[in-house]
Amino acid sequence: MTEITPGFDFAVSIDCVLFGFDGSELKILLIERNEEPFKDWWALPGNLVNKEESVDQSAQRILKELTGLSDIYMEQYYAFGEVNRHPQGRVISVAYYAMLRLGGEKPLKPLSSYAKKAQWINVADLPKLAFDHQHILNKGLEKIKRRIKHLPLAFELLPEKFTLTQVQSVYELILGKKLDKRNFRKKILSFKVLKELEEKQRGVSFRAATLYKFDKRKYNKLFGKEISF
Amino acid sequence: MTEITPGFDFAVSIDCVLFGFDGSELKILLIERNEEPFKDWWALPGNLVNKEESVDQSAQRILKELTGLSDIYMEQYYAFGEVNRHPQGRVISVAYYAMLRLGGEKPLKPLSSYAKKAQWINVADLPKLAFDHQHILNKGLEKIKRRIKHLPLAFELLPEKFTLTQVQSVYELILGKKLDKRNFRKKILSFKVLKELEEKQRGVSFRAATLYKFDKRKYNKLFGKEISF
DNA sequence: ATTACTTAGTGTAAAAAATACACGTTATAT
DNA sequence: ATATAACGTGTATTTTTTACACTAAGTAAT
Repeated sequence: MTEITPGFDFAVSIDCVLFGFDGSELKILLIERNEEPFKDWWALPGNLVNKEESVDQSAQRILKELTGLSDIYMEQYYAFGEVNRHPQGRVISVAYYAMLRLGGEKPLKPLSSYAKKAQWINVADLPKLAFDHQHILNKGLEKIKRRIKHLPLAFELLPEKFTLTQVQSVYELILGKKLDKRNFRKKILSFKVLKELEEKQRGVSFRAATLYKFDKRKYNKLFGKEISF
Repeated sequence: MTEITPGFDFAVSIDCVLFGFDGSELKILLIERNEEPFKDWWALPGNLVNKEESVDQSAQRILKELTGLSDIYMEQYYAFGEVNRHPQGRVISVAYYAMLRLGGEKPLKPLSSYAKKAQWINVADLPKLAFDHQHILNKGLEKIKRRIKHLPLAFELLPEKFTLTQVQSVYELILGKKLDKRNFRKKILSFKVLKELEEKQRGVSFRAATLYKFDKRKYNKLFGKEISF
């Protein structure tokens, strides 16, 4: 057994997989890199962890610097540690995901010159990505496919007030299959975590649907009980 | 925005949470440390990743060095990255778990002087652990509680041939609750991934139970279908 | 105002799965 | 022979899942 004494010569990076929903398409937040390596390539928002911050804190900072977004709760899902995943040295990347409602309000403005721009890009229509980011993204998609069956991720993608058809669209997009409308409604209402509002949808051609809100209070009370799609 | 250029000054470590089942108790594999910091403390088998190995490879190597165990498939489940989790510098730890059948065959012999010894210790009766290892272990337990509902982890804990009562014990131990015998059997047999053998249990006082094998072939065919406890 | 269009919203019957529940059987040990 | 302790089994009830199609309501165009 050869004993190589390992030193403190690794870098640790964060990569953020942000899913967004604009009412019809599932999107991912990408940046266009302004630095080598992979200058001018599209990439997940990501950068190196600083020594005086935890990886969770780092994820928040990096997301903000590269996209301008702050206070986004992200969940860690995997650490990528292949030897040659970064051309400039040994970098372990810790990946996070989050779900985000889109709708213009949140500005996308990189604060760091590290990114030329940040942009929501349709998952179904992705460019070639830097590093192993396609792989990181694929693994993120797998994770949320599993987790959306048990966790209320869908409501993080939706605006505060939403219609049941919108909820169904999110599930269909993420799971990649069509669901029966009546059965879907029966099931999602059976969890009793949606509050029906007096209000109706506005600004649509054709019949307006009833709006609902996600009731976090009631959801938290469910804890322990499994919900399942 | 202060730009600190981060250097390659992190270390990355692996910690292994190995669950073992001896027929009645759920155990964890711990080592007694022979090095500072936390010399003489109990700890999860863990050490630093070398620069020329992936984190997955590293997990295999480290497990072998500290416990003598090789060819154990481990699954990564979380990266721990608090700033002060290691007293001697900035160390990010990537945690892995595995499930293991116990039964004396596998020798526990640290090959490295880093560990004085390795030992299976009852989960219900743990000593104080080094670093944040208690936290890492707790998170590992949570993970397997969730995953055993959908993945055939139980059979990794059991000998090749096992009785249905043993399978039930494993589920009860990990889930932390009693299950109904007839319903459990009905359900687990309904997945059709257990092969009933001609053979019966031997060396027990009282009536011997029929032995079963896990049929990996059939299990792999199930893929896509969710199995669920 | 009529019409055409599009999405909203609803119920039921059948099948499948989950649950609750108790006793005769069988191998061993004395 | 008997006592022991775990083995192995079935049914009725409830709950959940699935499959399936039409009317209602609002908008837009003529």
